[in-house]
Amino acid sequence: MNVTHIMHLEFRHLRTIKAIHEAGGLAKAADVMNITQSALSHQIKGLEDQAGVELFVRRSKPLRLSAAGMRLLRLAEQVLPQVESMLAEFSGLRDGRAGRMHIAIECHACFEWLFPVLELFRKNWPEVDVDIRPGLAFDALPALLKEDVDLVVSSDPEDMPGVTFVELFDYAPVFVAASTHPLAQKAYIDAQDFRNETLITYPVERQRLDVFSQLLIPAKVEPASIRQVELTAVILLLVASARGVSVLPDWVVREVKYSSDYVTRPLTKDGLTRRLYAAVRDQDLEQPYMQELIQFARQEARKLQNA
Amino acid sequence: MNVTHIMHLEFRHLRTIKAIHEAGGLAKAADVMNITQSALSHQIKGLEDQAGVELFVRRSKPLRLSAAGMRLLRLAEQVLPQVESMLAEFSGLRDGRAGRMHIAIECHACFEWLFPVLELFRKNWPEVDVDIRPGLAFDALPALLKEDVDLVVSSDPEDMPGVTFVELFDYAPVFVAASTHPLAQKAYIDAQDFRNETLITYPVERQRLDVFSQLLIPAKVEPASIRQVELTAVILLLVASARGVSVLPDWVVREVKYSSDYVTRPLTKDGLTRRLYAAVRDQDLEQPYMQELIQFARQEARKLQNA
DNA sequence: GCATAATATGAGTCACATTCATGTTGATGA
DNA sequence: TCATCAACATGAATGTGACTCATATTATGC
Repeated sequence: MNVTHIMHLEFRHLRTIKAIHEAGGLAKAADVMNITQSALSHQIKGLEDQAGVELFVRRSKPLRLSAAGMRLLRLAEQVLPQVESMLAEFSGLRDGRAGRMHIAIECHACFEWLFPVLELFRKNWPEVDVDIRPGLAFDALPALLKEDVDLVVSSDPEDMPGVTFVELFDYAPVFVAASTHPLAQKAYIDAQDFRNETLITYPVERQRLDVFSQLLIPAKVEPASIRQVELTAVILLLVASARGVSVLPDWVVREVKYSSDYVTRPLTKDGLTRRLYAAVRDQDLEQPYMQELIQFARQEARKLQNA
Repeated sequence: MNVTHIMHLEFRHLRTIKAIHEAGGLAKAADVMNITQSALSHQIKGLEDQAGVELFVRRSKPLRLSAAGMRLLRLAEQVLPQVESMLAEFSGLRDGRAGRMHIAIECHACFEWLFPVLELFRKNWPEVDVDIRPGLAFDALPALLKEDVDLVVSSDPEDMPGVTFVELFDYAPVFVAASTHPLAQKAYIDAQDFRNETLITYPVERQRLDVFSQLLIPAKVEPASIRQVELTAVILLLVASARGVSVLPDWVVREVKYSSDYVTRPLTKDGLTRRLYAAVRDQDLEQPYMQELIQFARQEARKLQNA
């Protein structure tokens, strides 16, 4: 008698146990499983030897499960559906119904248009696992290559093998100030105008803020002070209260454009224009759900521009 | 490219996925699993081919799980502990810690002493699955052979191969009547005394009631009427209210012996004596928990006798 | 780029699950 | 109680496929 009891259990055994129980006997189970009765007999014998417990009541002729056998059946009925469920998800992955859409956004204000897009997207693609991954704004593109994320919203396209930057839409970073602010009188705002102002920004590195990368850094201008705020709504509140000025994408302020509390002005005489991209692995770009997400994003942007 | 996608998933694959994830690479995982790196490489390649989805990110060198791979990992982390848990129970079955104790009782009044016994038993043997199976009083012994139950409480031992009848304790069926009942004056009760009485019994066949099998059937006496009642307490209540007489095991009435409402009398001049047995499969008789249950039953009986 | 560590590949071997043929055992009905 | 049949067990042969060994290929860090 073997005393190791290092049970060599396999899914085949679970299916066998289940079939024998449901078919009500070994011979019928063998028939259901398209296998010989002999194979099943050998199989369960081997299983019992390894388990070291009796799994079947052998004194009765349509073979029945013993107490231990019932325990094994319970395992089978827990485990097999879990496997089936995963297999179904894989099937979805293969034919493009399912997938993963973990998004990294480099631009803080993008939440404004991303949320409605994702809400729509999730309704159309319930089997796609949607998530927004914060905290990797800095190395979002490496994360894309390493498949930690599947889409990066960025305004600085790079030349990367295996990654495509798909144009989403253009926007203009605009100056925002309280209606009562002296600069509200100017037709447009220059870098120099920030020299004596308190600038309110998102709490991220300067390189990733349009106002710095496109205006202040090239002009080597430093604002009088900087205040960092997380939420767009709070930034607008502070601006309206004349606690400082800010620079935000036009779509953000367009929605509440005619509020009397603050005004917007173009940056530089001709205005700044920036372009937003979706960085995606080439392989994923062909996925139907990826195509549709990009469509949704462009539609949402158009809505905001026309608001 | 294979398009069948009839995935031949095995536990080995789940363990591999888990190990690669935890060890952080294929080579390290191979080391942990005491298997060659080549084997794992072949294994996951085969798995990916069959699954039809990429399970790993192959562009990075310590091999990492892809989105689909993470899904498989989730399955592994659900399923493997369930298997371990079952294996632990089997281990308990082998060394006698665990087991099943499904009890069939032929005798209705036995609940009285069985419940306290089982309460104690369950505390000492938490891994044994205890249950009382009603409704098979008639064919309890066949059920014992078929392993539907594991212990039958019976007072009629039979000679069955593979089954042992272990003595539990002796008891006396005694006559019970209201203190005011005329028969309460007699020193002992005969079969003939029942001729004009209403007999209260449990709702089971006559053969299985001591008063019939031991007294009335041999004497060919039929009571004036019979009333069937489920609960022992209710029987005593009815007897005390002079709605009829009954015959119960001595231990049942001994507890409340000195109640002024009813009295007990021996049956026949010398009194009847019956013996209760536990019918057990020979194989189970050696189990330590079975031995201890029998001990507990005898102790409890002794307590009741001396009450 | 070079060195190195990590993974992939191919051929060969061996274990083991299955099949086929047949033996053995419970169940069922006269 | 016996006969009969259906259900299960057993043994030898077979073929698949998982593993190892040896070696090629590919990422990564300096």
